[in-house]
Amino acid sequence: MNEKRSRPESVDARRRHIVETAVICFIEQGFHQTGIRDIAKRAGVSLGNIYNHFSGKEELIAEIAALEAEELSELQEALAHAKNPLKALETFTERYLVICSDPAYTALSYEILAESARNPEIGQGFLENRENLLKALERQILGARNGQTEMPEISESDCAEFLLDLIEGTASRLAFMEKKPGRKEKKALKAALRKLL
Amino acid sequence: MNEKRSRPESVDARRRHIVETAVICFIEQGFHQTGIRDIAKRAGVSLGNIYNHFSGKEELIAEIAALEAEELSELQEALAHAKNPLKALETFTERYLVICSDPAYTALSYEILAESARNPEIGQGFLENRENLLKALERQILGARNGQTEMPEISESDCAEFLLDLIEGTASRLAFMEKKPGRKEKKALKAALRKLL
DNA sequence: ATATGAAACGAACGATCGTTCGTTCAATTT
DNA sequence: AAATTGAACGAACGATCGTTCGTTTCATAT
Repeated sequence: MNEKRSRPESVDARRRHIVETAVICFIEQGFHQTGIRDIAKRAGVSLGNIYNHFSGKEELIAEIAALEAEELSELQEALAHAKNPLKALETFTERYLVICSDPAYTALSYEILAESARNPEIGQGFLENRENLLKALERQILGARNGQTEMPEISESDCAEFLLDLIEGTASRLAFMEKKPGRKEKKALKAALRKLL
Repeated sequence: MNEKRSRPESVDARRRHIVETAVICFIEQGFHQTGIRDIAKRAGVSLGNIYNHFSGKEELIAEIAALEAEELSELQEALAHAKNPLKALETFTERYLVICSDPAYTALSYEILAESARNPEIGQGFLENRENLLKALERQILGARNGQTEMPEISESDCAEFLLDLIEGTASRLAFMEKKPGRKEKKALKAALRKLL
């Protein structure tokens, strides 16, 4: 069966398959070094058919950016509705570290960020989500500092940015060495978090 | 004078001029989106002449990477020979922040890092210099902790990486908003440094 | 003055790029 | 059974890519 022209179970499935293949290509070769032909060949799809599903190369990276944004949005939701501030910050740290240290995530983030520097509409949702994430972090940091008497040296917003910097930096190093986050990294990050509070 | 074909004062000067123009182009459009013709046109140089000075596009980015590495190397030298550890760490923080928050530096670092992920020999010197920088930081952190009695929660190497993460993260945000580092950013970073020690 | 070679030039090459488009064909509707 | 639909196809387009190369120009050495 399916000798020459196989039809997918659904159009959505094929669409998804193309996007997933594009992700692999973009990770391996980068956005601008990946040709539509590369994606088509690897996906087992004709060149022209890609254009039946996507308006062009831009829409592919935009779709991927949207998927990443969605993943972050879930994390932000969980953080916003947490009760215990310190606990919430710690579990966020662990979860965000795991997500970021996926080499695919790191590589794609670089590509998307680099692209959004010159093509703002692609990075917009990405940055919007990040702002929301920061807002949620600030609220929990404020909560965690509730017991403190003295004036904090680092503002809540700086503290939130710093936390993301540390997690993302750690994740980049792990991704670069192709290692998964272990107890050691999580412990160091949580120690740093407590010190920054 | 110099109606049609101007000769530079020296070959080195022209070489440098081409590299500097390439830097501008790579920052504005990215490495892979910049054509040799773009560089030639902007530098006021013929297309073919670029190849009289450089073996090709790769040599251009390699030369730029080497220049960046040199800048970091100077910083590391100063850090390694400092006497007062805490003071040394603080002035390093300020200087490194200034260097990193140059939009040119940020953009190029992304380009070089992205390129080195797929072309190891380009990023090698870059990473080597970073290792040396980390080693120098660790030594000064150890020195700064000399008076402490209790066991530190964060190892010297983690602390060094974290410091770089914070500076680079702050610098990226500044570069993105096209702002220069002010007293506020330096103060926040130095506060974070003290807390991490 | 003449010869030499480095520096500058730009047309041209083959390859590849993103995209278009006319066609084929399998599934669905009539 | 016939007509309709739209997914799949791949040749072809114009543009641009990195690079090559034969030629011109000009400072310097002879």
